Amino acid sequence: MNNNVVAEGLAEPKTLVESAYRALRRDIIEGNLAPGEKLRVEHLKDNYGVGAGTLREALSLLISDALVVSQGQRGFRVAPVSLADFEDIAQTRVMLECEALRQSIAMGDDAWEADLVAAFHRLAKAEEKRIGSEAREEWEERNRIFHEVLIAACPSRWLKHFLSILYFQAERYRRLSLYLQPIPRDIHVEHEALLHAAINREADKAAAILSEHILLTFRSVQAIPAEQLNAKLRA
Amino acid sequence: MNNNVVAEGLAEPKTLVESAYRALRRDIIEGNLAPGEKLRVEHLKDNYGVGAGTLREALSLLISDALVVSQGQRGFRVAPVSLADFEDIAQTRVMLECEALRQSIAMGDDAWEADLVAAFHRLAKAEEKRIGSEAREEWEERNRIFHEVLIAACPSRWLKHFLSILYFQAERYRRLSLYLQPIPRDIHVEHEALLHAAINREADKAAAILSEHILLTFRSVQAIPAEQLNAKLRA
DNA sequence: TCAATATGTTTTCTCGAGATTTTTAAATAC
DNA sequence: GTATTTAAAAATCTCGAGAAAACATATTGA
Repeated sequence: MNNNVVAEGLAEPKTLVESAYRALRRDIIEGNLAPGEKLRVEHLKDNYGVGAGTLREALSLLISDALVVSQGQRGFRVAPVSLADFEDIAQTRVMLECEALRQSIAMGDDAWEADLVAAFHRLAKAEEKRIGSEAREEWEERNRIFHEVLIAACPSRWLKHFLSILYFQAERYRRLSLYLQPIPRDIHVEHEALLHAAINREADKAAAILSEHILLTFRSVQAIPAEQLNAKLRA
Repeated sequence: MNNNVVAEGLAEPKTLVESAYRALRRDIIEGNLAPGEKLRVEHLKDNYGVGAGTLREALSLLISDALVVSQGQRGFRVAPVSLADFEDIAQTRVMLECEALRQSIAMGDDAWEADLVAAFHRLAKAEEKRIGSEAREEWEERNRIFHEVLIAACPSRWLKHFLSILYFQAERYRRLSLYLQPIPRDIHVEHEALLHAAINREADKAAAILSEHILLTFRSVQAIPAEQLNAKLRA
């Protein structure tokens, strides 16, 4: 159970393995390395500026996150994607994240509320200037942290661990289909409603909003015509 | 999302990395490598008969299962244990495994029922001759498979993936406290009740039994006097 | 034309040695 | 006697080359 992801964002990587791990993870989530693509060690080690053994180790770590799959004696591949898989991710996330949110609302203290308001504010600021890839990265980061702080007061380390895996998985799908969203939605309003329900300790309401919030993301991808989606997935 | 564990039991490892991975996992779960113990690559590579890089890779894979933790530039350690952690594992497992069981009961077909009866029968056979470490290993294997088959008809791959991680974690705690069980229980009866409730499609009843089944294991460990437990954990 | 075999190429897997960093221990200063 | 500094020792991290396996291509036979 490795990463407090909030902290990870700040701490610099101390080994080449970790640098390569992060760079690879970023490239997979952003889609620069396409789903199902073969990851040839001899080729990649030059791109990432590390030795073969180091790169293999980074790839092994990515198996934890289910972003890379390996098959004995046949090397590594980027984890494949499918609509069925994304549906599974969304449903499992709804189940775990709603439960974690309920616990967090039940246990959260004043400091938690303050963190939550702060995280929401930073997210809202990033939402204003949503143009350019740099601003986009900033929004992604702050969105992740907002969701993380929401459940931060949940005492179960395992729930939070599994949720951090699922979050990155979902982010990958979301990015793959980003500029194709056919379902109009105001994410800012959704986040705001979530914030207020949480602060007011309305657990049922908060869970319902969060559930819809997650499922809407899946339906957005589901609504994309198959051909368009496949083209994007292969790019 | 790597392992169909049922299949893994049969398939031979095709690489040295995988051999070392399995040997290490076994030694950690069985307690031959104590919780918190430092895992020195230079020392272990001889024990497991592989090179340093190969062993590092195997250790990286074990991070997926949260059986090993690493800290940049400070090497690998066996994941530490605590009563609080085991409680978290048990509670999270109850939540996920009951849901998976409900789905499995709702979706399971005749073939699933047949697999379940067969798995129970093999487990019962192993329960009879429960003396000797070899028979014990057999029972452990068949117990794991019984639990796996119970939820096999659940369609969520992610739920099953997380549960397989939690199962190994729980097994480790269970073994650490094996010969100290102060709470008397008839595990055979518990399994039998679980089997019948599942076959009869009584989801609520099955979930209740499973929940008790898992929590009893935690309470067994919890009831062990602290000094005795600590001595065992350090061994 | 198709299947099966044989050959050559690519890629993965594996190892041991060298460069950094951490840890341990001793020595010095206060 | 305690704390800081210095030096030696140990361990981690990293790399590139060699062995084994998988893959692609060409050849042979029906």
